[in-house]
Amino acid sequence: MKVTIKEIATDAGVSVSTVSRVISNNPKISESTKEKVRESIERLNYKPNIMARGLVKKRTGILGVIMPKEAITLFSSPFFIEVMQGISLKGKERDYYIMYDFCKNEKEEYEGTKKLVESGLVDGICLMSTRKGDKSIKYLKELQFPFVIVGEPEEKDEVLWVDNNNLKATYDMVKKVISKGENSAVFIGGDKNLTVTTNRVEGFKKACKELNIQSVVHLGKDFSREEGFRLAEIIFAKENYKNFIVSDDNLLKGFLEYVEKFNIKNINIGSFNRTNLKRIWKNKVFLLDIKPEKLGIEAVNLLIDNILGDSKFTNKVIDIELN
Amino acid sequence: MKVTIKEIATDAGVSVSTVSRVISNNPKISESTKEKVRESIERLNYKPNIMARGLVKKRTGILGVIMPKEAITLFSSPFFIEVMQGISLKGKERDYYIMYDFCKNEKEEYEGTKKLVESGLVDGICLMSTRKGDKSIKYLKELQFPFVIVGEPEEKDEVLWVDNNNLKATYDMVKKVISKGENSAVFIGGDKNLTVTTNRVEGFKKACKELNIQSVVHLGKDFSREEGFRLAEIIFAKENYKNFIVSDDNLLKGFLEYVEKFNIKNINIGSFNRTNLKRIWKNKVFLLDIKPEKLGIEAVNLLIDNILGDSKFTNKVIDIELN
DNA sequence: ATGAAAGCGCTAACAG
DNA sequence: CTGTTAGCGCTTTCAT
Repeated sequence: MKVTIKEIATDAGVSVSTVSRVISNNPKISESTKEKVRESIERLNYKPNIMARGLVKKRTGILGVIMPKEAITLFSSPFFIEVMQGISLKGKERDYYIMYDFCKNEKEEYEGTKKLVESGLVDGICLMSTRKGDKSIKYLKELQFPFVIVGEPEEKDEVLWVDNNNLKATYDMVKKVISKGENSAVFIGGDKNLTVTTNRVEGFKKACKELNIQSVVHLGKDFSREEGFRLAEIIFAKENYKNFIVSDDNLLKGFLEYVEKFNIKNINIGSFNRTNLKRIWKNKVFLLDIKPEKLGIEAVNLLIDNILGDSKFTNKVIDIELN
Repeated sequence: MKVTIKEIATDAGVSVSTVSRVISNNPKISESTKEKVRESIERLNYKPNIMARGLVKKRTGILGVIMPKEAITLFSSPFFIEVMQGISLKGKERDYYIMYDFCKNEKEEYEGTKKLVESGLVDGICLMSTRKGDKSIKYLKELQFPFVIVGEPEEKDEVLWVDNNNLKATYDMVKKVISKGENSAVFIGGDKNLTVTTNRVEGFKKACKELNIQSVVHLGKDFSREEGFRLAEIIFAKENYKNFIVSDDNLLKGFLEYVEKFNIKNINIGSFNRTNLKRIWKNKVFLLDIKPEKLGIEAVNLLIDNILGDSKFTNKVIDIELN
């Protein structure tokens, strides 16, 4: 059977509370007993029972992550996988376990959130999506239960959230990629209902305005390769534009497919990117890594700080650096 | 504060043990009291504390999933995301929570496994990878701790595992796609060290032999689009082959890229596939959906059955149906 | 059919 | 500095 704190106490010749104190590294315990106890712990391979600890501390050391199904299919999934990796990495580092709940729809998200909270299983929740009038957010807010959102929420007060500075990044990218003296630039984006799209378009327009060039925006219905190709068809049917900002990986791939197919030359492209297109396209496209893993890392940091009471509502807008 | 079993007891005018019995639907409790207690539970929105329950029952209702980082990058990630969705789906259905541990390397996998087991946090473990001389498997076996592997393990005795019947599926595919009278067929696959590759090659060769055609095998170093394209270059440089079996999504994409670029006509292609290529290619390629979600579902079923003691070591080889 | 009480493994006062 | 004790919320004998 599994070794318990009691056996360690007996083995080390001390009381259970002393063992407990050694585990939490209580400074009041003498180095000599600490030594003794640690030796026993090591030798008997003792691991504290999380359940028992959680029961008394009212803290489990577990974080819950709500994954919306749409989010998985909406973007190309590497984004979410990478955010998850960031979450996992930082979770481990700060000694938290991560529990994921994949949800099929908004209702499941809400119910999953409630269930996780009410079962007392998690200390905090990470929401991977935001919606208009999000019920989960409302619920968590009312309960004052610690949570963080990956992405920019509609209502920003009293919520913890992490997102890239999409507006600034797009703005900077335009300035970098598109030289003065051009007369127009085209933005190719995905779903118009997403904050990420809105923000990038805004940054795009702002920069175009300052450069005094015409801004053309084309938004597809999703972020797929097919949409990228389709939008390219539409765009080039109109005019031989020369400057492009592409909002996502797969859109770019589709766009480039068109460009290559019809052998279009002398164009400038800036794109938000994660996958390794560099090898083939490095000389033609300015690629900006949006580092989804960092989003996960920061989300977890914010959340744990909040749980531990170390922080108030300091959100994190991550500046993507142009390289 | 959260409502406890005690408050339900008081509210319903019974003892805590009665409430507990109602929750576990103990047949000895009269319908009338059950009714009464359930009403209280409902009204006060009572949810049992998982930690407290876990402590006494020595069972947490949590499953741990070990995700190898390589696995995430090796294949195109949709595969794993979909397996995860299957795991989540079935987990929910059978009332289990899922805890994921993303690992950077074999060492982390082993340590993650140990930690999960030793903390008493999970009732069972799902391994998403197998390696030669896998330490995690050895550890879990020795402890007789319930676990399941997604994929075909090296050592098959006393382990629970789930995998597609890759040999049979490839065999069937050859028979379906390649008509008699041809003189050769090419298999395009990824990493040769993976069981999935070995099995598919075997099925391929077997079918070719029966059809009395020459079998040509080309394996890339990974399953990427780039490799698909590169292999196509190599293959077509040799000879104008006409029959192809492609082992994965991205390989196929790269292969088709080449085929389209050089306008190659009149070839037969069969491929294992998940993404929606159908729209563009449905008339040219025979696509076989390998349904990763099902793998996840079956893995969880096997694992939970094992935890509950309902099963011995009945592995599950899933037949992919040709449609 | 139901209640009383013990106890799962741990932490946190309280005492000394 | 360390031990004693109560109790976290629940399930499970053991009574009745």
